[in-house]
Amino acid sequence: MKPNIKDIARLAGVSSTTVSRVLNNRGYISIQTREKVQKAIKKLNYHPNDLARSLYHKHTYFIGLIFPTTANPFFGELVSDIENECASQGYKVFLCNSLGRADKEIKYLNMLQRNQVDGIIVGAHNRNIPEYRQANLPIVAIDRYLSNKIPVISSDNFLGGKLATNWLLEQGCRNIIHICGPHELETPANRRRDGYEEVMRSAGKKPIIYELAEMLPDNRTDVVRRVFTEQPEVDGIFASDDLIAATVLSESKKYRRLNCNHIKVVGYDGTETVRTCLPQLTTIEQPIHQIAWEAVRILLSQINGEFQSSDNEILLPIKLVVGTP
Amino acid sequence: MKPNIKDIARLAGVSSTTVSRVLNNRGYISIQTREKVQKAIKKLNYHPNDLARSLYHKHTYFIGLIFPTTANPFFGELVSDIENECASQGYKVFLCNSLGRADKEIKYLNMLQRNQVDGIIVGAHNRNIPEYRQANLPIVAIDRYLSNKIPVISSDNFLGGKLATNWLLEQGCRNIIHICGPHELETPANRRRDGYEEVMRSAGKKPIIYELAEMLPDNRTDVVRRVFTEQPEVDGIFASDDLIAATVLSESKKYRRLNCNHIKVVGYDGTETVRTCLPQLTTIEQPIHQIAWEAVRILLSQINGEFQSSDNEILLPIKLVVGTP
DNA sequence: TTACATATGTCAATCGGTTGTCATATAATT
DNA sequence: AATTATATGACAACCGATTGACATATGTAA
Repeated sequence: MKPNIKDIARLAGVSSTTVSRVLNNRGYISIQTREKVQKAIKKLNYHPNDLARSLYHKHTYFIGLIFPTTANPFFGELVSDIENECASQGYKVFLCNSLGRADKEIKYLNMLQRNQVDGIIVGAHNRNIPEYRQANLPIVAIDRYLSNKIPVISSDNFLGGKLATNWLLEQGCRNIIHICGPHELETPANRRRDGYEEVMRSAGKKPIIYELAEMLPDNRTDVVRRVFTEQPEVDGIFASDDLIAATVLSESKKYRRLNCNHIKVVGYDGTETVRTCLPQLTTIEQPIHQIAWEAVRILLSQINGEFQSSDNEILLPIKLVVGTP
Repeated sequence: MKPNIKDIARLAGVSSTTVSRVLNNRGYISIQTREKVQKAIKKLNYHPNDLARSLYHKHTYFIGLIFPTTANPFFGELVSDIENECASQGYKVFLCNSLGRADKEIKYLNMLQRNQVDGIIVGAHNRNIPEYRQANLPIVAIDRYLSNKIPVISSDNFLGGKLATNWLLEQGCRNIIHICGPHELETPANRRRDGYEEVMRSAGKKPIIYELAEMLPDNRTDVVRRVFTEQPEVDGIFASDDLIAATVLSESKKYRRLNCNHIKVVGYDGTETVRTCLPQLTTIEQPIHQIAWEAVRILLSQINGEFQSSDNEILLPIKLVVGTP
């Protein structure tokens, strides 16, 4: 059986109050007693039960992370950065992969509340989920509006869309198409599309948009192929994430064999992984470290009751990274 | 303040024992009472405190995941799959990114024990850490020997190394070099290198191995460049993971401008992400879903006291995936 | 009428710590 | 000698639930 504080007290020949005092550095403790206790702790390989502690203190140092999936390199990097930042501040994270399913998301939210998390960081992409508003809990959203009380961290999606489209124009593209992920209401990421539309209209061109039904690999290929067959004149594509852009590149290679068109592509996210695999891809780089850092900072400020309403909406800068030739 | 079971009892006009009976479906409860209680739960947005429950039952349904980082697509996909499988069995996961640092790993192990996890899945890559043996806890390791009592899940690294090297030989490569990650003791992943060495020796060739000092992007580029300058005759590279392989590809593109060598490359892992970005890369595909599934299955069998010693070492099949032309 | 199933309540112990209050004892200071 | 700082223990309440034992109602079936 796992030892408890009484076992330690017995072995060290002291009271459990004294053990608690050693563990928490409170009150007077002689060096001899401290050492006796620490020796007993080592000997029995004792680990104080943090659940009991948390129960008493009503503070768990748990944080819930709800994201679509760490299998996507953008979320994989973001979650890794968030977890690091949390760990360095003494918080532990529950990972929840919602897989784009609203029902999973609601179940996770419920689970996190039952487990008394101190706060939640949400980057999942589902339709409006009212449960977030009722959850009377510190929450931070990444690239998503949950309610007007829940702070949002975004990077400058609108500017990103504009920069991407402008770059394609500068490269001499005449027929630029935008391919984006499944459309959701009130997602700041939709502003990428707005940026694209604005630049297109300013240039006197008609925006053409293709939308994925779901965020699946097969789906990406299907849509990209449809673009190539339905839009034979296309010479520029702005993809709303790098994996779609990668699919465009590989499909266009096959296509190019039949057709000598050159197609310029711009992606979105600029993760380390995709930059390593496809350095030739031009992309809009999101400041992942900064997003993670701000999300944790704002969540902890809520948890510690120091939230500034100026932090209710954070817009971080993006950067166009031109691919290596 | 958050409501507790007594608040629900008071509002529903019943005793807290009755509320507990409703929550746990025990004993006799009339439909009317059940409805009164459920209405009170909804009204107060009550979430039973699972920490208190866990404390009493000595069972948390928590599982700790210790991995290098979800920023690496292999671990990102693996962690996502593991989390999914856990969630579908009612378990919640703590995510721990050790970042290849043994000190972090030990701290995480400690933290997980203090938080009474029911078990741990370790995929981190550090030197021998004796703390795992003392931790009197169900543990499963992925591609790593922790102790003879801790079951290991691996894919067939030795065969992978052989298949990769053989393929390069079949492609007509004469000077095949192996680049691998930082070398650790007793890691089954080192068998990839053994497979390479065996095939090379059988072919009467001398194995040449370059090793990364650390798993960092800059490091990869440095080593790859060193290979190109120090081994001008190289025409085949077996990289021990896809990101190294990707770096070889992109560096060789630059190199090819100065030198008309063609270099064939084989990577390792075959993640969805890298397959999407670099479908032309030949690679050894690890069965990520299966690894995740087996890891969870074996961990839960330990937790439920149904562990079969035949599961002490699981070897899963790998597959050579030839890149698209 | 007796027996049993159904329905609910009271009460206390338990899980593993934390913390405040009091008591007590030794040692160091004034 | 009186005061104060140091060191430890005993005890109980508390955090929020679970559970078993026991009491006490009904309602229903034998």
